Amino acid sequence: MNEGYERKKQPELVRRTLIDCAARLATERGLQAVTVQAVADAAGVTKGGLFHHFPNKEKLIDAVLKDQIDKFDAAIEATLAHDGERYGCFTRAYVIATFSMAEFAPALESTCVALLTDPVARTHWSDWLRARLQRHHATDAAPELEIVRYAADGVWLADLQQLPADLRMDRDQLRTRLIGLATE
Amino acid sequence: MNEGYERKKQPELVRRTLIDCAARLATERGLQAVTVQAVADAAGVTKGGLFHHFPNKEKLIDAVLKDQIDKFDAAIEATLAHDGERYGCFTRAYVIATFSMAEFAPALESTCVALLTDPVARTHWSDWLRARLQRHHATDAAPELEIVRYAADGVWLADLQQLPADLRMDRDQLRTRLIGLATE
DNA sequence: TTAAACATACCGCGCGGTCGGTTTGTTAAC
DNA sequence: GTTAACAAACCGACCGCGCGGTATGTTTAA
Repeated sequence: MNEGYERKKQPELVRRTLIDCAARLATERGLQAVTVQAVADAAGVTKGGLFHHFPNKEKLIDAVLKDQIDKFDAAIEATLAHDGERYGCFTRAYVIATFSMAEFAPALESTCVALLTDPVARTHWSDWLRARLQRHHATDAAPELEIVRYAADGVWLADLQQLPADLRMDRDQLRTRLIGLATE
Repeated sequence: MNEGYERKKQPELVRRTLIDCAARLATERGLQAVTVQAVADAAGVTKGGLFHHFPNKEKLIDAVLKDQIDKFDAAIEATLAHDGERYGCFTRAYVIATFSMAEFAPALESTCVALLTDPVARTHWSDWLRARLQRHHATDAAPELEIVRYAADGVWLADLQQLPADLRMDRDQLRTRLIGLATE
């Protein structure tokens, strides 16, 4: 009847659950713990069920990585939309996105790095990185801004080490300083 | 005759070769390519021979990681020894070590991150990171210096992505700027 | 009735690891 | 100097397990 066919049950929801569970596993127990069986178990599905949604494991990993990238991109765009100033707007958005990702999705944060060891995933990752750098160059070309972006990446890297807070700079102060370095 | 017994052949050399080959494999083909068989083949030894030097794979990975950490520490100490100024000396050494590692051992550089996904290796890594941070706090406590260190980490992360140079800042200029930020 | 959305059972392969044997080098008795 | 004795260094064949993936059966919604 309807041209756009309606799905029965909720396959999209199961798909989402599988992606989230895979990301969670990669973060909490390392990439080696991300087996098809483990992901299926965590999602409350059998292995056969998982392979109904993803043709193979590689496609699942791809989906996880794409999901992470999309979230980060969305965070950047959301900030960019509310930034009136031109100079350093992308860098500021990048810094803010990095910090907000750490706050609102700490468990998912390190998934990307965990996936970096996978050659296939690494290709996709590089493609996205390249696109991001090109965009960064188009708007924020100043060397000072590039350094700020490097610092944000460093913070991101430090976050997923889960180091004790007393050994690190105050978080709000750190963010404020970085944003300040990307302003004016 | 001699109290300290002399070794026959050169087992230490084989051990070194195994570690280097494992690091090379992890860098060039990802951690998943670091199988006992592959490492043994690359080192010109059989699998049985490898297990004569390392009780299990975990100990081999541990040795690789320790080797990388030692190299980086040595680079830091070497620079520290020739730095007369007090303020920011550790940060400057950290920056220089990061850049020199990328230049002189580019193939080995990303090994550590590849190993970060391994839970066991990650523990050792965290221990070293903690010690490094404590030392950093003891000498270079200023927030400006901590940000420079974050930036160096970001550069390190960007290096192992092997992004095209035209999308990145000039390397010498970048290093000079970072060192400048850690001076005075 | 039909097809999507699963479950169940199974397979082949490659991995880490083991074990018995062989070579190589050192020591010491004679 | 010769040689027996011993241990380190290493090889090669093998094993069990867990993985990704498949083939087929079963349920559920339209």
